[in-house]
Amino acid sequence: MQSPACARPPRRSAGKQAAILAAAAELAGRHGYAAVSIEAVAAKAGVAKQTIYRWWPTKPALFVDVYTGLIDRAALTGAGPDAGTRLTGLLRELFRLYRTTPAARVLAGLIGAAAADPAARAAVRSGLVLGRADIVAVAVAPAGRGLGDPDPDTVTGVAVALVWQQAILDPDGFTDARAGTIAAQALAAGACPTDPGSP
Amino acid sequence: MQSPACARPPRRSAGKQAAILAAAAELAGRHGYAAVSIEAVAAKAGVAKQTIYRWWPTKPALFVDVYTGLIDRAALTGAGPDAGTRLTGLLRELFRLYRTTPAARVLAGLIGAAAADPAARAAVRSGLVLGRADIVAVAVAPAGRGLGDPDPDTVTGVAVALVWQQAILDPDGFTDARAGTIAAQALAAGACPTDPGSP
Amino acid sequence: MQSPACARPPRRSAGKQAAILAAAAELAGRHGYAAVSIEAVAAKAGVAKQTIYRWWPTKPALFVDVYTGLIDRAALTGAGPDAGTRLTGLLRELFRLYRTTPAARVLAGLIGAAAADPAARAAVRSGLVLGRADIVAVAVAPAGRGLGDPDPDTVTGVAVALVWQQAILDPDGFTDARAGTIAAQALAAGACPTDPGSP
Amino acid sequence: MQSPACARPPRRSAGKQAAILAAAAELAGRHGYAAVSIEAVAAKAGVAKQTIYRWWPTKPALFVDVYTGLIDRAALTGAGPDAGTRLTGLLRELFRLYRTTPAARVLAGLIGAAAADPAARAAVRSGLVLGRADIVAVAVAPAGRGLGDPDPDTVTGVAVALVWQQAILDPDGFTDARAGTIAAQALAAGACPTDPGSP
DNA sequence: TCGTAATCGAGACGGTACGTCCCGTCTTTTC
DNA sequence: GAAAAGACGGGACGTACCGTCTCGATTACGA
Repeated sequence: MQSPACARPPRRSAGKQAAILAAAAELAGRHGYAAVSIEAVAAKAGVAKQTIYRWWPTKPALFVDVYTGLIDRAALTGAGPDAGTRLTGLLRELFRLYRTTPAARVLAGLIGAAAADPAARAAVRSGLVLGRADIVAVAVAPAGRGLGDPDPDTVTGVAVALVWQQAILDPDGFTDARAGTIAAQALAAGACPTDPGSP
Repeated sequence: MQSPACARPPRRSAGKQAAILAAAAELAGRHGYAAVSIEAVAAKAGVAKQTIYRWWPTKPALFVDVYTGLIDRAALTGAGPDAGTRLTGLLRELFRLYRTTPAARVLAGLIGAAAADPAARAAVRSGLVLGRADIVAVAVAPAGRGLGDPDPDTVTGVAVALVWQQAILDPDGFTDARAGTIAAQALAAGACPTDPGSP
Repeated sequence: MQSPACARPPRRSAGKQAAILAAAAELAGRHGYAAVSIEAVAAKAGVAKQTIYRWWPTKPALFVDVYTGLIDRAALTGAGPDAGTRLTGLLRELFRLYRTTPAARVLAGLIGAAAADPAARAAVRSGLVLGRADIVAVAVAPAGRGLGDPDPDTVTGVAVALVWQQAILDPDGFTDARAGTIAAQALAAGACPTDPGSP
Repeated sequence: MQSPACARPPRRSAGKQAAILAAAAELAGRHGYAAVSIEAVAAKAGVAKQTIYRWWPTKPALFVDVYTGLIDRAALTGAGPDAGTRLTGLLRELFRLYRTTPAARVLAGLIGAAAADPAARAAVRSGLVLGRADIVAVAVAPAGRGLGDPDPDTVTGVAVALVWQQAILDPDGFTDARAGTIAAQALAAGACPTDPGSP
């Protein structure tokens, strides 16, 4: 998941990377993504600034790893009999992480960075959990797609858009109720054929 | 936006204000929101930096006015016989502005700033056209709401989220086709009752 | 004493000039010359900034008038039987004004301004009481000059230099003792013929 | 002056420091202390502004080092058989530096800054050559003090005051003749006992 | 076992932008 | 028609980070 760009495994990267990621996560949780400087992360991690830049080319790249580190370790399963239940469950698990970790603030910051910087845009595009459709898609359509089944891509797209907007406008509003609302709206959007006119 | 209802109106020079907004719009269109400094705007507008800071407290506040200036002057009507047609038309008109003006890049930058800075968040929240639900709502439900009519708030929320995501990830992708897709998905999301269970 | 530069007497200058000078003196006493802005003086005097600039071309020019206003109104007499007594008395009277009015801080500020700005230099040169030799000279040599009498110009020059240095380095150190010391040193310097070698 | 005795010496680049001081001296010589901005010094030295602020907290602190750099490197000896000759020689050497380097203008600027700003005051107090009595004192009383010998502190004080006044009022008037006059007056002032009464 | 080379801490550095302050001039409005 | 109110151009300030860079000191590996 990390992007060390080193061909050979780095000699002495043992706990440093973890310390850096932990320091970055903690500072982001406390002060917000934008208010965290690389220098502060380095100081808190007990590491030289250059050590961070050795492994991550930019600040957003570092925080993409922070984000995935916070999210990946939780198994987002989203079990349930039907797509609605599964998606709602998935979002609830995700939102619980957003409430208990700095992930939501990191996500918001990364979206902001993506808006500003094309390089960050690419990192966000490919690096964020909900940016990768697979997790949502698995939740939505594990059993093959019937005729009336929602389109997984549309569901994913709408859900991600709503989550992002939530992260930007109100990073503290990731409640269970919101999970249900987003799941319902995403599924509804996906259920409707893209070409308008049908029931 | 910036005109405090003082007893004596502020003597801000109308020409200067216009020059500042025009310069900001042009630079944002050319280099992107993030790459535009207040000093550059001042230089291009032929104005002292302090003159900008006198009227707008921060860069996002300035660009909220830039954005609304670019969008407001177009009458976004969205005429048509049914909600789908009207919303699609509205978005097409909006997207045409996004293609012909720097508005999309400004929007993306503002979203990014909102993610970073609470003050910008507030400005964005209240200042952006699509942040004000009324325009979309009017397009969606001008004739009162029937039983099967979509919920205007939901439609607005989903449409705005999708537009924002588009602006962040691909500010050049505001095509007519995308307008249709977003309209359809937003309407579908709004048509489905929020409490899950019904068809 | 003021330098209005208006040929005709200004129409409505009644108490405004006094208010301006009083405000400037008070602010200089409270915050020091450098920390006083013309805007602050105008605000405290209940006057528009332009009104100050109408009568005084620059900030130092204003404060030269402030200084002379504070000093002139006191009759610096320096009575006594001999030059030493007279000069000591004169300096004691002056130093009492320095202790009871903002004059010392204004003087220090003006010297600083003179060091920076040629225009201020000229104003200081001609405007300050001790810059004009007459007062000191009168104290030193009112009865004509005998053979061993001190040279008034030298006495004045040394005394002024020592007062200035005191104002710059320690504006609160204008004590009676210091007056005596300065008087003695100035007289001694003046008593000695300029060409070295004589007793 | 700026070299804290850390265990590991600060890695300040000797070349940068020299370039900064040289640029500051040159600009002060050309335009005068007050007209020199830190930005201009940085630009002329080919250095980032922050690099200056890293080592000198304020503009006066920088120019104290500029001044001492201009003066210190000259051995101000003031040799001669008697105090008068030595002091005159010392001042002539100093004044020659004032004529051939920007030191006089820097000195005048620093005095002005000291008048305005307590921090500058402290820097000037301890940093200037003639502010340190030792050089003058050595010139005046190297051979112990006889009964009629001038008081070194008084001589120093009067000489410094006269030099400062000269710097402020006429930085270009540091002639050999003026050196003789100042030396004579300072010695005469010092020769007279401070308590008045003696011949 | 010991060189050798990488890794790392420390932090200086060029650069860019920030937002503030005040000067002295100009413009508008009020009395 | 003078004054208040205050906008304005201009320019410097001192701060904050960015991402790059140069140092030695460590330290693990390969000879």
